[in-house]
Amino acid sequence: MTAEHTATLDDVARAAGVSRATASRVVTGQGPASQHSRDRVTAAVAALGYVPDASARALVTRTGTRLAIAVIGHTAAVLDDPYVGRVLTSAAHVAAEREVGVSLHWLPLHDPGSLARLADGRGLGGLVVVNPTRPALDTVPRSLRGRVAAVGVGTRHVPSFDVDNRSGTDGVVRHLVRSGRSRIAMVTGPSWLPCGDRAVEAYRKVLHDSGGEPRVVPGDFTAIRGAKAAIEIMARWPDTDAVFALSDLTALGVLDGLHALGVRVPGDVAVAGFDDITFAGLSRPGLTTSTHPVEEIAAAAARAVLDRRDTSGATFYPSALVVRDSA
Amino acid sequence: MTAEHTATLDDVARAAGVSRATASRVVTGQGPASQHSRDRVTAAVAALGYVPDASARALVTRTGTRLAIAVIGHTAAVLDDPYVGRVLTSAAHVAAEREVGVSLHWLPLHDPGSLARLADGRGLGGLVVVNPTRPALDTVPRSLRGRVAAVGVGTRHVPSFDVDNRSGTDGVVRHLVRSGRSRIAMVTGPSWLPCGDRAVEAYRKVLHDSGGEPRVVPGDFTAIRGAKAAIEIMARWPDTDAVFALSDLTALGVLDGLHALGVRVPGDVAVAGFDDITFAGLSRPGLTTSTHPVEEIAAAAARAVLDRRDTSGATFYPSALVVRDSA
DNA sequence: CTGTTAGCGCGTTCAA
DNA sequence: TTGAACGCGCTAACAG
Repeated sequence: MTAEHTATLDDVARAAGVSRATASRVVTGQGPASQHSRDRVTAAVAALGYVPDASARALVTRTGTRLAIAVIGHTAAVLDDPYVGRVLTSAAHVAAEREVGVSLHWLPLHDPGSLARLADGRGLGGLVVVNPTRPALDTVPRSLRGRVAAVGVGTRHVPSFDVDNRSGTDGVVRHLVRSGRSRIAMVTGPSWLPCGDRAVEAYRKVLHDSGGEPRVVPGDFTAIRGAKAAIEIMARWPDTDAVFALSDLTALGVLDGLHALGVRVPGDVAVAGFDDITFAGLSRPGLTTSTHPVEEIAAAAARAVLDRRDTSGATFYPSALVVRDSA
Repeated sequence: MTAEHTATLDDVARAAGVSRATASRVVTGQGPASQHSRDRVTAAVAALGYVPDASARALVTRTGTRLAIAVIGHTAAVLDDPYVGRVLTSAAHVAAEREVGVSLHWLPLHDPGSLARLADGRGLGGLVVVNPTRPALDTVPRSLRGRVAAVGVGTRHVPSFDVDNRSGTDGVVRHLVRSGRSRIAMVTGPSWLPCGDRAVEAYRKVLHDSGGEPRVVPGDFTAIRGAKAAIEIMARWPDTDAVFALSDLTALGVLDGLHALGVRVPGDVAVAGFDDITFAGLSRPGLTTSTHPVEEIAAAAARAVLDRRDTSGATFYPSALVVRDSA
């Protein structure tokens, strides 16, 4: 009770009347232990408020004390995306509860070795890959199995935590159709990013069902690209009456591009985004978009890795339409 | 050269022909060492690409392997501020180079014990306090001396890394005056935040010099507050022709509030912000603001803590006017 | 100025 | 099922 000095495993063992080895087995959950000692140890842990020392544990298990967040992209600029900021913030929060830290890394898209190098580095407790490609995930070494999660697509060995792009897109595009739009263009994400595929499919399906023609333009999640895409779209299909961008940042760029063209929003063209970033509510007109529990997704991925949960397979999180002024 | 397994201090010592203790002294920079062995060890470090194992070091120095970023504020919502995201991102990057992670913490403004509790926790390699108050900084235990830095005001024991609010404000307000505005209102930061004081002083000085009357309204760095502040300002001083907000988010809120009032920007009222967040260039009209090297500041603070540099005193970073459409 | 010795807190053999 | 002993990589104390 006289906490004073943070309790060590020795203290727990002594209080429980067992050896340190036994206490260790109970605490880690690895190895055998009788029900009796199990009870005594857990009681002692609770009484002393014991928390394993992450450094000591890492030293012996060669397992590291930090959670790496790796973002795949063309340039290091991907790290500046507000989406990454939200993921990082949330993961850092989860990590803090377990006395571990997070670090942030950029993985060049065309450098297949970078993930393996990162994974080989010491001090790595776990790895969360943001916007991965499947080939990239296949390069994570076996030694990291069970300590990797993806925010985006996963593989058989890497559990995935992602937003339900399909139903999210469906909701937005249907909203556009409902409000009388029929010539709807879409600005996608980067072509190499597999998790955008389901969104494009959903978009095509809604358009097909409502008798519209797909008008797809590639994007890269940046605002600059959105402005350019808007100009391309209006040049190629001048009768376009709505633009859906798979990223709010891009949608804001579309707003900019249309404004430069003298096109009124939503009067002439409706614009919708995807993500519901903070600024979506602050633009003029306010951006209609779909909101995602990004923080929740990131937290789940971080927990899966940190707690070594066997969460294989994919977990999808719902995306909900947010109607503002732009569509 | 056969790197294969990451180099250990033993490897370095062997390669340099000295004992491990000597190698340790050179690497850490603590304790005496002859020039000769110093050279040989540094050469060996470079040749082997040696990076100290953070866990092992932390275990013996009882110093932890993570860098905590603590943000002081009224509610946990301060963690969502994009400014915090930028600080965290940059710090995480610096930390990654040293194989340590960062964690993110909210320090309730009116809970004086929270900083001490955080600092007492194990596993803490260093602490960067964002937007601190001096009384709060005085609660960091002595044991952390030399491993704490502030992004904002500092104290005698805590080095400070901050933007030069004074000259930044001076630049923005002078720009407003130059462009013909004279009835300039200011929305400040939270009243408890000392680093805003210099900005208010600078604002008052410019107004005094140019024969204007100060019109100061308290803010809290949020957009919502900005919208309300705009309405308050126009009600109290209807002839106001410019508003300067000490935060871009707030300035964007001001834009919103003025728009709701039917006031044209910059026609009737000019609006300027502070920070130059990503969205400053995406709002309509584009926000005139002052840009800060937030990433650089955060990186310097993180490095000071991680490298145990004796950077006492305050380091100020320049703030530069960015003229867009709103002023 | 240098090398030797002794742990830091923990997981993991190996015998019992 | 348990406990004793060992070592992870490193810094700190002490002798030389």
